[in-house]
Amino acid sequence: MRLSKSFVPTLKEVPNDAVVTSHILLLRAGMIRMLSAGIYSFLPLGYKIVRKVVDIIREEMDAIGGQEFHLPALNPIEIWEETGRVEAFGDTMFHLKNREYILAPTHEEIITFHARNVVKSYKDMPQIWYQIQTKFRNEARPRSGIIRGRQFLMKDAYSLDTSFENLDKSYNLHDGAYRKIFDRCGLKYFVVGASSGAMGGTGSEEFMVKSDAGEDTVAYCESCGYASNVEVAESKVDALSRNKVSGELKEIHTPNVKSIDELCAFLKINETQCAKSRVYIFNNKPLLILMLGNDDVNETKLEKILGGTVRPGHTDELKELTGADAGSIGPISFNGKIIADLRLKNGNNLYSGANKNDYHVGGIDLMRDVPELEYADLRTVNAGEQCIRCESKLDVFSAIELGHIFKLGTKYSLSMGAMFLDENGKENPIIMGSYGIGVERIISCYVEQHHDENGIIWDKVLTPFQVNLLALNMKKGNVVEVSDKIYTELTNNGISVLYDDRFDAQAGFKFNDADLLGMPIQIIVGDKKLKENRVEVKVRETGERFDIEIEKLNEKIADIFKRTLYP
RNA sequence: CGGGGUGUAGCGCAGCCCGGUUAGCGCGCUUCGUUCGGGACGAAGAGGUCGAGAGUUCGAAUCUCUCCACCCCGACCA
Repeated sequence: MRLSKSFVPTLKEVPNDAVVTSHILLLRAGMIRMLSAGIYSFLPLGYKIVRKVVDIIREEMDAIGGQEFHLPALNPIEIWEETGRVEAFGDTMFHLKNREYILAPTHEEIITFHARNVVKSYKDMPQIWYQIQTKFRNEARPRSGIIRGRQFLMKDAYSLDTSFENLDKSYNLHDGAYRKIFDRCGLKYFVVGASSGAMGGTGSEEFMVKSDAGEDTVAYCESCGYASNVEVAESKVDALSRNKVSGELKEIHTPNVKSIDELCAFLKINETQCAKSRVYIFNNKPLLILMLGNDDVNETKLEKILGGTVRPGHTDELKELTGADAGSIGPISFNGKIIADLRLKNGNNLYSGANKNDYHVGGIDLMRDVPELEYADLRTVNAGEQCIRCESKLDVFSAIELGHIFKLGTKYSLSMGAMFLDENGKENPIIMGSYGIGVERIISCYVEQHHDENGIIWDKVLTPFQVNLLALNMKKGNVVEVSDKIYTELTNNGISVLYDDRFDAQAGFKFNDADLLGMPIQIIVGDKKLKENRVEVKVRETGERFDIEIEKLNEKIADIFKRTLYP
C-alpha cells in the first residue's frame, strides 16, 4: 500500500482525552478514532489488525470443532424476558425506543433459542457454536479507549452437552484454544479463578493481562502460580483466638471516633480487637456485616452466599436503621440479620460501635452477645498475605480481562426449555457453557505490552504490514526507482508492504512515523547508501540496523522473519 | 449515579479572575522558493456560531442560570 494514497492520519501530539498508553498510541498511529464516548471507528490500518486477530481466533475455534454463526445483534425483548435478564442487565442493556427490541449485550438467549428448536437428542451433541460479532452494552462509564466500550467486538462461543462430564470436556477444549489464541497474538497473560457473576453457572476462569489500565484486581502467587480474581480470592490469615475470660459489656464515650484506626488510637488497642460493621440492604431488609479490624467486605463473596444482590445502605438510611451514623454502628441491639467474617469466629472481648453516635461498646463476646450469628468467608484479600495454597506472599495488582470462560450448566436451558432425550428416552436439560473474548482488548493489551517511547512494536503476526518501506527523498530519481522496484518485488513475493512514498515528507518525518506505526521491519532507501548499492534494514523491536546490498535484500528479510520476534 | 475537571481553528494551548478595537500562539493545512538520513527555513495565505441556549449589560470568549459533550476518581459492570 502506498502511504501517499492511504488514509493514515498520524498525530504528533497526544490528544487531550487519551490517558492510557494503548489508547494514545492507537490514536496517534491513525488506527482508531473516537465517535462518541466508548464508541470507536477503526481506520484502515487499525482494521487490518482487527482482521488478523479475528483470523487467529477463527482458526483456533474451528480447530476445536467450533462452527461459526452470525447471530442478529437486534433482538426481540421477549426472548430476554424468558430468562429474567432484562432486569438482570438493567440499564446496561440498550433498548430501542420505537420497537420492543434490545441491542444484544451477549447471546446466551439466542443460542438457547436455536438449540431448543433443533437439538432434541443426545445424538445431536456435543456442539460448539460461536460467532465474532458486535456487542452493545450501555456502560455507565466507558474508559481507556477501546478497552471498555459501549460497542465492541466479541468472539462468543457456546457449548451444548449432554452431561456435566461432557461440559468439562468442552470447557477444557476452550481453555486450550484460548491459550493458543493469546499465545499466537504474542500476549503475556495468566488464568485466574473468577466469579460467574450475572452469567450464572458453576465455574469460571478469566484470562488476564497485568496492566495498570485494568479494571479487575487479581491476587497472584509467584511461587505456586495461584491466581484469582480478588472477587473470589482467598488467603491464609489468622483467625481470632478466643480469650479464656469474657469481659463485661461496657459502653465507652468515643467522641469523633469513626474509623477503626481512630478507635485503636483512642483506646490504645489493636485492630484485631475490633469488629467493623457495614450495613447492606438485601431484599429490602437491613443486613449487618461484621469484619475483623480493617478487613474489607468482599461484596461478590457476600452475594454468592446470599444468592442475590446487595447494596450498601445509604447514609441517611443508616441513622434510621441503627440510630447511629457510619462509624458508630455495631452488632449489639442491631435489629436485623448479622453475618460475621470467619476471622471473627467465636471472638470475645471485642470493640464495636454502640449504635449511638460517639459511643462504642467493649467486651463483646460474639457467642454470648450476638445469638444465632452466622459466619462466612467475606474478606477481600490484601497484598502481602499468605497464599492459600503454599503460604508464600501474595501479590495483588490490576489486570485487564481478555477472555472469560463459564460453565453455565442448566441456567438457560431450564429457563428457556431447551431439553433433549437421553439414551433412555428421558428428557434432560442441555448442559451449556459460554466463552468470550474481547477482540479490541487483545489489540489494546498487545500495545500495552509491546511499545516503546517512539511507538508501537508489532510482531509479524498482528502487524498490519510486514514491511515498512521508506523512500527517504522522493525527489531523487534513483531513490524512487529503487524503492518502486523493491515495493513491486516484495509485494509479488507475498510480503505486505506499507510504502512511504510521500513526496513532501522529510526523512525525519518518515522515520518517526515508521517507528510510531511499528511494522516489524523497516527498509530505508536513501541516496547516500544507494551510491554503494545498499539499502538499510532496521528491525523495529531491537533497533538493529543492517546495510544490505539490494540483491541480498530478500534473503535478509526472510532471515529476520525466520527469527521469532516474540518467542 | 456521586465527586472533580475540561470545552476557544484539524491537533495542542493562551486569553476568562478584573467585560471594551478586527479573539491570539505553536503544530498541521494551501501557494512560492530554498532545504532533503531523525518531525527543516523564509515569504505570502486559508481556516473560528469561543460546546448550546437563555439572561445581565451600551457592550459577553470573559459575569449569571440551564442544558450538552468529553476526561479522571468512585459506584456499577459478564
